[in-house]
Amino acid sequence: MATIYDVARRAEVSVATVSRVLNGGSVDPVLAERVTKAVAALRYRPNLVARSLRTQRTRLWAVIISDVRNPFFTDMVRGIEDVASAEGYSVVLCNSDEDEAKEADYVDVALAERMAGVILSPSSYRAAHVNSLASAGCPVVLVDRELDGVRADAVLADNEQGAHIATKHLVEQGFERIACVTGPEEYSTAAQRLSGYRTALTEAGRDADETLVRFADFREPGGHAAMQSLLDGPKRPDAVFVANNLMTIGVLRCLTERRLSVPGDVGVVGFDELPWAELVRPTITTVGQPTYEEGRVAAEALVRRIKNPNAEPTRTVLPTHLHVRESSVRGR
Amino acid sequence: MATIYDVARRAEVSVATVSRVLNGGSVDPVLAERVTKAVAALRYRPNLVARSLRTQRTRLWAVIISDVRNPFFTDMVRGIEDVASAEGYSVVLCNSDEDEAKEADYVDVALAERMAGVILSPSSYRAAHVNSLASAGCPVVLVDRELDGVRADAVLADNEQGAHIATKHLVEQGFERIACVTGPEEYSTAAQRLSGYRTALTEAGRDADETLVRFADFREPGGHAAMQSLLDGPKRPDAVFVANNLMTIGVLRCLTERRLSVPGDVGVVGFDELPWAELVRPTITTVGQPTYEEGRVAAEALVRRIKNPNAEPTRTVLPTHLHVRESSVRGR
DNA sequence: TTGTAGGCGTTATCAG
DNA sequence: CTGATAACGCCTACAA
Repeated sequence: MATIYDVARRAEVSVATVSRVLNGGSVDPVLAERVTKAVAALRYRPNLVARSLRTQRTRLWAVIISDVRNPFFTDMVRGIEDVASAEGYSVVLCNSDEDEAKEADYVDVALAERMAGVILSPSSYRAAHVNSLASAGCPVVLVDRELDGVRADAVLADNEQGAHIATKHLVEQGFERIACVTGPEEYSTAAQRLSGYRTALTEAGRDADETLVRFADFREPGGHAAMQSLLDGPKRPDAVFVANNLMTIGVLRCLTERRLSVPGDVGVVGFDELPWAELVRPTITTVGQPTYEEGRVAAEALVRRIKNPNAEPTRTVLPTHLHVRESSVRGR
Repeated sequence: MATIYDVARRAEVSVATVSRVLNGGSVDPVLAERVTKAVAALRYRPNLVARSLRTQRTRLWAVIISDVRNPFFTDMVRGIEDVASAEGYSVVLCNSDEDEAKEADYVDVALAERMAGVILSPSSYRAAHVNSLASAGCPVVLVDRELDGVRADAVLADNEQGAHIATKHLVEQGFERIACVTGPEEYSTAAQRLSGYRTALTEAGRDADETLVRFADFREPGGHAAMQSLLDGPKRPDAVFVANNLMTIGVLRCLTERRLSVPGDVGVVGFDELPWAELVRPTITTVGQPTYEEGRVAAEALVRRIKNPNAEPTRTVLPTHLHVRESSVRGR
């Protein structure tokens, strides 16, 4: 592969001049022309590795998400990519697969490769990885989930409000025993969504009944198991609020297996949109969050953080919306 | 951030010794111990940028896929990641979004960052990008789609056979006017699947009727439009073979809108599994390909290619399987 | 086994 | 405006 020296030789100028035409310094048009020709002729591409070493910075962002197969995250990535490319960064997508060890590996790579910044949806409720990024001076933005005791920018959906409107809607539809399947207690999203559910029940003058709450893992099999446990429990629910999309799928699969009708036997409201929702029968009522927007806002926060490492961390909360569909509407 | 010199100073050894304990040269246990301690104390991480510049190679693979939101590709990525991490590589996932320009950008980044290799599912039927990788000496493996006139390793599903069994199945179910919605004519997958469809019809003693064939774009809206066009065409199909998962969704949406029943009015077989297939009613008959396996095999091919750049290119074809479900079965 | 020093390809400083 | 040259952090002959 051609180096800057090859170009310089061919254009009969110094490497400094080549570098200037490449990076926009002021140079005589005649020489510039010669350089441009030589670059084309040699198919020269600046070695970004060398450039990064010299300039002590890269144009790469690591986006570490907890599940590439969850459309929620991939939609978000689109928002990130659009901002990144507008700002001249390339996005490196890393899939931690809800696995703390994989997340740690990717954080290490981001640090070792001296990436310009990291957008992280934590697969761990512990602050260790974020702290190692922060202490190395690597700009980080948290997205989707926030972590206790971490001073970092965060972009989140209004989980509490979303869960609140979802549960209130089920109350208004006349459901009596409304259950909740949420995620691991330690995750902010799980806790906030549970909290919104409880508040809505309290406001409706009902006692929150802990036998109707299950903590699962935000994944499909977990949702399935939680629903089974609810159906086999002491108090059989007639409706359920499920705190994310994948678990909603598991819940629906369980109900199908048991030949329970939705919403006749059990009403369902899920958090997050379902992919290809229009093909699922019955259609599912969901709390939608602005996923693309979350990605965009997170990326913009990262841009600001890179420009100004010492600014006060920001916390952006985006609104959610209830999409009422068939799965939660009685008597039609 | 600490450098190797800081570690050397603290451990009271030379940088060469530090480098040796880091990379496994032979060094006195006492010194090694001191180095290890210093590394920990300083939270030293080797600068991969510097290392790459010096060694002229990186431990990064670029995986450029044409659609992050298509579960087919994300499943494949899992297979790639597993092999990569076992071999000590990190995977950089790049989403070209079926956009030739984005693909070109990512190819440029991979080249400029001097990545160790690229796995590419082309978003272009032209060989330009693969050729620029090849001529720069960057190992490439094609996956899912192959390109005319390109000498590179390729890992593919047996598209022709898959389309053949799908169409034969529809014939056997007694469908009379079997249509085909395939992808852009220039893509090998689209052409091969169309070919399998035609062969099956010929074998059944039927004339291939070109008014029953549509070339769409492998995306959902394209499938929807193609189905509309078929329904409004001169010869209304009573069954359709759809050449990928996203277009199948579009086809189903169209049929739902027109209030046509599946399989009563129109039988459907799709290529690729549908995500969360069990929630879709009716359940959809599909030709499944071993997606995880495809990723694994492609990654192994890349490993071999890196070790032996001059070997003869390989072409691996993996079998497909027909999963018969409700959408194609008449009279039950 | 250990240390010294050169160079990977760039950019940036400093004279000219 | 241009060119020579010194870093950036690391690895690896080569010499000790």
